[in-house]
Amino acid sequence: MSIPGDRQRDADRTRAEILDVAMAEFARSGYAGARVDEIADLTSTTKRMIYYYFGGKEQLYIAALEKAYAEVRAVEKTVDVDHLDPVEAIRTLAQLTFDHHDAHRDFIALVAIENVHRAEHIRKSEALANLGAPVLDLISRILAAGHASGDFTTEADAIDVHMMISSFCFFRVANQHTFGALFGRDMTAPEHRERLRTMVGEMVVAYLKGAGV
Amino acid sequence: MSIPGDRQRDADRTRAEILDVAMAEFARSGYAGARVDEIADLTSTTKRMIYYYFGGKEQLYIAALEKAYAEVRAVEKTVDVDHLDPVEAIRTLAQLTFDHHDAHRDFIALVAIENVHRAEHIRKSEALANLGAPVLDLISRILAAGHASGDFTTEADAIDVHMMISSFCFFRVANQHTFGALFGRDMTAPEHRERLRTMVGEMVVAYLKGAGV
DNA sequence: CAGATAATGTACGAACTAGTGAGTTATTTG
DNA sequence: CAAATAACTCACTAGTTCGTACATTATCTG
Repeated sequence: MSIPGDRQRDADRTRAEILDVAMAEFARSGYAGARVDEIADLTSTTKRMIYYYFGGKEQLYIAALEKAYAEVRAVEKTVDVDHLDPVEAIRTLAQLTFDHHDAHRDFIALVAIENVHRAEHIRKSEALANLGAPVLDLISRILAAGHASGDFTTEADAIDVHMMISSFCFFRVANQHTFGALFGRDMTAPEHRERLRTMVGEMVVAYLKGAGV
Repeated sequence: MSIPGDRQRDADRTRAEILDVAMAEFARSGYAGARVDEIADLTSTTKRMIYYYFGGKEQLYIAALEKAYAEVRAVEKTVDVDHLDPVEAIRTLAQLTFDHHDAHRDFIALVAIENVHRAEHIRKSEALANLGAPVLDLISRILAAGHASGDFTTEADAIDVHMMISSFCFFRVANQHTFGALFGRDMTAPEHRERLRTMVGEMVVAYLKGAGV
C-alpha cells in the first residue's frame, strides 16, 4: 500500500500546514473572527489535529504570532553599520524596514490584531521577549556615530527613532484600507512604493540632521 | 406636550446610550469579539432595543464607527493657516493631530479594527465618504505657502504629508501594547507625551525644509 | 378620553463553535 | 514479527450567540 520513503503520516508536515493556514486565517479575520473549523477545512487534515498538535485555538494563535515574528526577525542584521556612514546607515535601515513591512502583510495584520487584544498573548510567549533589543542596539550605534561625525545634530533616543521609522512603514500597510477609503489612494499600490520608500529615508535623515530649526 | 427629561421613555436617550456602550465595546473587543448580549447588559435597556433601533450587530457597529469619526472630524478647522507662517502652521497641525489621537483612543481602536476588516463597513457608509478632503486642502495650502516663502524646499504631496503625520500619531496609540511588550516602553505614558509631541512637529518641519540632503 | 403608535421587556430558538471521547491505522522499536 | 506508540478519523456535545415572536406599557393625537 505505502511506498517506502513516501510517508503517509508526517507530524512535522501536518503541524506546519496547520500553522501556515492558521497564520493566514488569523491575519484575515482576527482572533475572535477566525474559525477553528474553517482553518481545519483549509488544511488537508482535520480539526482534531489542531487540538492534537496545538491544544486549542489560543495556543494556535500564539504559535502563529511567533511564526510571524520569527519570519521578520533580524532585519537589522543586514545593515552593515560599520561600512556605511551614519546618514546612509539610518536611511538604509529605514528603507529595509519599509521593505520588510511591505513584504510581510500577514505579520502586520497579526500585530494590529494583537494590539486590539492589548498584547495579552505576546506577553504569554517567552519566544517573543526581548525581540526588540537588536534594532535598538543598531540604532544606538548609528546615532552615536552620527553625533561623533557631526552629521546628526538632533538629540534623539533610539526607541523614539525606531518608532518614527516603524510607524510610517507599519501605518502604510496596516491602515491601507481606511486610508484608501478616506483619501482615495492605496498607499500600498506599486505606483506609490518607490516615492514612499524614499520618503521614509529622507524623513529620518532630515529629522536627525535637524533642519536648522 | 411633555417636558423633556420627564419621560420614562426616551428614544433618543436609549439610542445614544446603546451607541456609547457599543462604541466602547467594539473598540475593546473588535467586531467579532464584541457580544451583543454584553453590550445590552452594559446599558440600562435590553438587547431587544439594539435590534429595534439599529437592526443588527453590523449596523450597530457601523453606527459606532460613524460616531467615532464624527467625534474627531475637523481637527483641521482649528488651525488658522492664514495667521501662521507655513512652518508654524504645519507644526501646529501635526501637534493637533497628535493631541486628537491621544484623546480619542476608542476612535483609534475602531479604525485599527476596521482595517482588519479591510474597511468593508466604511465603504458601506455614505456618512464617511470624502471625510478626508478638508485636511488635504489645508495641507495643500500650507505647502503652497511654504514653497512660496521659500521655507520648504522638499517637493511633497499633501496626502503623503498627511500620512507621515498620521502614521506617527496613530502608531503610538494603536501599537502601544505590542511596542511596549517588545521595547519595554509605553509610548502613551505621560512622561513620553511632550517629547513625542515635539518630535512629530520637528519631523514634518525638518522633512519639508529638507535638511540639505 | 380613547384609540393609535412608539417604546420596551420577556422568553425562547436555531445555528454556530470550540472542544472532546473513543476508536483506527500507520510507523517505529525491541 | 509483535508490541508499543505516534498519527490520525469520525461523530458528537455542551455552551454560546445572534436574532426574533409576542406581550406590554407609556406617550401622543384627534
